[in-house]
Amino acid sequence: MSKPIQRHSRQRQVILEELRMQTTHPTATELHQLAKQRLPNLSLGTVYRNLELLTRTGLIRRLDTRGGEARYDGDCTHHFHVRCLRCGRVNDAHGLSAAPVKEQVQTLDGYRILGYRLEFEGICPTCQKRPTRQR
Amino acid sequence: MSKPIQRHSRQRQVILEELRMQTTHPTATELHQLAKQRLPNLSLGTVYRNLELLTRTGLIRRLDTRGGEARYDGDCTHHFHVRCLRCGRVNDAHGLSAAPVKEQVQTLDGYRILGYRLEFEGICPTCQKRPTRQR
DNA sequence: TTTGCAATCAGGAACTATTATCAATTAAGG
DNA sequence: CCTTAATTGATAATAGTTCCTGATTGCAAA
Repeated sequence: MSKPIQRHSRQRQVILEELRMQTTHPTATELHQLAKQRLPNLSLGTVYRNLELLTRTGLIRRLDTRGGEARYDGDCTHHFHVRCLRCGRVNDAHGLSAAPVKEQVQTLDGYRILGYRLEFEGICPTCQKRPTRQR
Repeated sequence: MSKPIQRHSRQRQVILEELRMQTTHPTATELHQLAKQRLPNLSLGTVYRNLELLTRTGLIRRLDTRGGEARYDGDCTHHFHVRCLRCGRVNDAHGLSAAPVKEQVQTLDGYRILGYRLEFEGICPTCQKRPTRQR
C-alpha cells in the first residue's frame, strides 16, 4: 500500500488560489462560493476533500473552531488568531510569541510536545458597535 | 422576557458530580455513559442541555475540539491543556503561566480582548507506544 | 498520438455531533 | 396540597462533514 501520487487538478489549484487571496480565514462553504465563480459546477465535497488534502500536505492550515464550522488559513507561517465570541470571525495576530511559555514545557505528563496554539478571544470592532442581544 | 429561574434537578446534580470526578475531560457521550450508571434512563439530550446550561452559568468549561466532539472540564480555574494529535484525549497542563503573552496584547485590530486560550499539541504516552499507522 | 490507469471529480446519500420540539413529569413557593 | 414553569425522555430536525458511485481527467509509457 504505497502513498498515492498527488496530481495537479484545476479544482485544487483554484481552491488554493482563492484561499490565498483571502485574509478572512474562510469556512469551507464560503470558499466554495468564492471558487464557484470560477468553476461553476465545483462541488462542496471537492472543496472539503481538497482542503483536507492540502492541510495534510502542509500547504494550508485548518483552524479549530468552537462548535461551528472549520476555518482555513492559506498562511502557514507561525502566527496566532483573534476570534470574535459573538460572530465567530477570525483575524490574524501577528508579532506575538508564546515561545517563553513553550520553553516551560518539554514533556507534559509523558506527552511528546510537538507544538502549541494560542488564540485570543474578544469582541470584534463590528460587534462592539452592534447592541447586545437580549437573553 | 425575564431570565428563567434555575431549579435543582437530580439529573443536573449527577452530571456535574460525574464531570467533577473525572480528570479526563470527557465528551458528552462519555459523560452520558458514566451518569447513566446512576440514572439508568438519563437521556443524551439532557446531558447536552445541562452541559450547555452549566457552561453558560460558568460552573464548567467547554473545550474546543479539532473537528470531533466537544469536551468538558469541571475545573474552571485558569489552566491549559495538552491534546493528543492521534487519539484526541486531553490532559491538564497546570503550573504554566502565559501572563507574559497576554501582556503583549491589549487591543488587537480594534478587538476588545477578553481572554486567551493556550493549548499544547503532542503525542500522548499511550499513542507513543502504539506503532504509527501506515499512510 | 493513443492508451491504460489511478487520481480526481460531481452529486448525492450517509454519518456524526448537536440542537429543537413536545407532551409528560417534577421541583419549589404559596 | 396546588399551581406554575423548569425540566425531563424520546424523538425529529439540523449542520457540518465524510463517504460512495460511476464518470472524467491528468500523466506516463507505448
